[in-house]
Amino acid sequence: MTQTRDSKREDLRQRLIDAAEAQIAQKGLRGLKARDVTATAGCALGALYNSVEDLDQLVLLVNSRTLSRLGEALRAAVPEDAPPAQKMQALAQGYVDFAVTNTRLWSAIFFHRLPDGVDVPEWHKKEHAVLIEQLIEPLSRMRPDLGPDALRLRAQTLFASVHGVVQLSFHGRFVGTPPEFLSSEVHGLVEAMTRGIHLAVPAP
Amino acid sequence: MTQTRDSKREDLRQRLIDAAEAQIAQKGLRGLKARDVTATAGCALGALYNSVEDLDQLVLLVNSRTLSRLGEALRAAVPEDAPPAQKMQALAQGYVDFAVTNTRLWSAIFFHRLPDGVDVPEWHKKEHAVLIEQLIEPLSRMRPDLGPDALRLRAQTLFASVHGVVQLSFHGRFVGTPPEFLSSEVHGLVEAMTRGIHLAVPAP
DNA sequence: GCGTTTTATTGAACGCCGTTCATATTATTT
DNA sequence: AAATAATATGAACGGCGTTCAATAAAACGC
Repeated sequence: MTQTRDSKREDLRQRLIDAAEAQIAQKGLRGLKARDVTATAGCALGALYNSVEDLDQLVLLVNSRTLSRLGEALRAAVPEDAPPAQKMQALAQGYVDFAVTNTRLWSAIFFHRLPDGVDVPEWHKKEHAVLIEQLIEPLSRMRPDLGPDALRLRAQTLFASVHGVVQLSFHGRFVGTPPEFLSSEVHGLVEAMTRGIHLAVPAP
Repeated sequence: MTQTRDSKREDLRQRLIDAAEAQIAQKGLRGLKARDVTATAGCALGALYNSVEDLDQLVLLVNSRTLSRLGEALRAAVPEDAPPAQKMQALAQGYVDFAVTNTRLWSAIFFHRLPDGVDVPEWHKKEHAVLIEQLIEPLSRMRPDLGPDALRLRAQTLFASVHGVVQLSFHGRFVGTPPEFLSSEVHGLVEAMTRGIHLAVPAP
């Protein structure tokens, strides 16, 4: 039975990710401790390092899962057969909603930093594509003139601007949209961006 | 001579901030260590806690200084007697430039988190006003209809969107404007926002 | 099945870190 | 100059991430 070992290993790995996720959701990134995680996962302290390279990688795995859930949420948020501008608004609103209801896990995606010099593995970088994937289609309908690269660039900028507003609303200090205005400000931003996007010409 | 003691105290405090600033600028927030800081500041480990509450407050003091420098940079960036749209672009570009040339210190402002539950002291929150101060005047000329509150809200959103693009360009993973497009994308964003800003109506 | 080898688990131990504290040193006041 | 107040010191503490020698379990060859 060569199944037992592999499945047990995967089992523990999942329990560790579960535990880390719960810890982050409850106490934030700074509250993630190896001893707490292994305790709630039901294994010895050292076992963590058999399943996972280190705590940083465990955070990456949690973020991976969060991104996947965020991807689902965004796919669910965009209405089929709607005009592109409406899809854009729905996506932005979906993003806001996800951030509001999963604040700490959402924060972990953007606040976690690896030690200086170490960089994010490619497999995890790619997972961030969900942030703009749904944006491409409506954007391409608004800007049929743009090639795939330019399209991606615009989608990134559009996302980043919305993200910035949400981020500073949650974590800004003094400068940040008050929560009660977040939705409407993001709406206005997307409106301006999708209106402007027909006209804006990048400077050289 | 009641001067000696007070001035020495302030001296050490400054040396500690200097050392912490250098450390952050060189190795990032994660590389800030009490022992390194006190060593390069030329004092004993424990002395840090006579001058400063803890390492977190030291980071706040460094960020305070960085914000002050950023404020200067932004004030210097905006041309007098220029049309508001041009001032906006100059401010955005000034922000990009500051972030490019002071990446780690700039990051520290936005990436540092206090332990869960502790919140940022009011004196430091207020210092973040420099981020939008220069925005108010040109914006008010573009939107003379807006009251001070609405004006501030728009300025915040405008800043936040630009900030988001810069932030993800530096620290985004896969989703983020490539550095060579950062300036032009920010330009386009501000163009769209200042154009749209004449028209955008917040949703209820 | 049984001995052998490979793999996983364990928790004590290591080294680093932020922070504290008794002690020694220096400055100020009387 | 003595007394007092403030500061500086670095050893020590507790907590942390990570490692490792020892132990247990599983997989494999027979």
